[in-house]
Amino acid sequence: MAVRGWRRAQDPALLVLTSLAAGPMHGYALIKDIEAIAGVTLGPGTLYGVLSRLEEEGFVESLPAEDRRRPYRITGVGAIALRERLQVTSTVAAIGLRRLGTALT
Amino acid sequence: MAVRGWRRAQDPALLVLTSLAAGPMHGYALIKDIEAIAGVTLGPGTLYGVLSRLEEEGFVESLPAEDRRRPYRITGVGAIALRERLQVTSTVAAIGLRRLGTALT
DNA sequence: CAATTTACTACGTAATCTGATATAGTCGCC
DNA sequence: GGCGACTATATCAGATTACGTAGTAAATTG
Repeated sequence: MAVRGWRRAQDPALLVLTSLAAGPMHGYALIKDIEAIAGVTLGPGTLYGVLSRLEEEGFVESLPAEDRRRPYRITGVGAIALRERLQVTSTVAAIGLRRLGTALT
Repeated sequence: MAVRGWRRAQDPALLVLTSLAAGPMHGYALIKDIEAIAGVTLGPGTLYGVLSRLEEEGFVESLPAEDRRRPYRITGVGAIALRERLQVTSTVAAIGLRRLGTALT
């Protein structure tokens, strides 16, 4: 499922938000979930960089740390932005696959 | 259709390749096509940067310029990479929209 | 108690994105 | 015939982002 040939993984911010759409999660759980849904493994540098940027933008908020885990939750604004983005993304993917002449896969 | 709240347009390389999946196109036509399918307008800096990187990687090739237009075509390798990426992308989008509790839109 | 897994922080670098700027041809139009 | 708008490409600097590595430390497993 891994994506080869691309120098960089696709848009980690989108993956993180998509992951958080399932419910609050801490960093390590995000990494595992993203591995499962997208087949890419984000390093800690990528992940926590993305998380703090998303927090600045108000798309996610961090919850009080329980133990040594720092869970994050998607905000209302984040959910709206995510939905918009995913709809565009999904449209683009559908157009691209049609253009490539792909039967339903 | 424009995506608000995101600092950057999503993955211009993916948009360019998706666009070229419709057939050879020159830069300006790409900008217009991407506007139509994704609602984002790539500036010339973004576009030509992406094109030269994609050419380096062998995902697109430039065709002999007719008049002052320089058309680009997606290569076989590029098409394979694009399909792989779009499949992952489309899976992620489907999962995300389901998690957000979206009825078919 | 040693090794592994979990969990995060901090830092540096390389790649990428974006806007600004430049050049130039074409088209309509007043 | 000069003007602005649109077509079309190109390049550069600056800021942002992605990603790896190294480090720390607690919990779990054997």
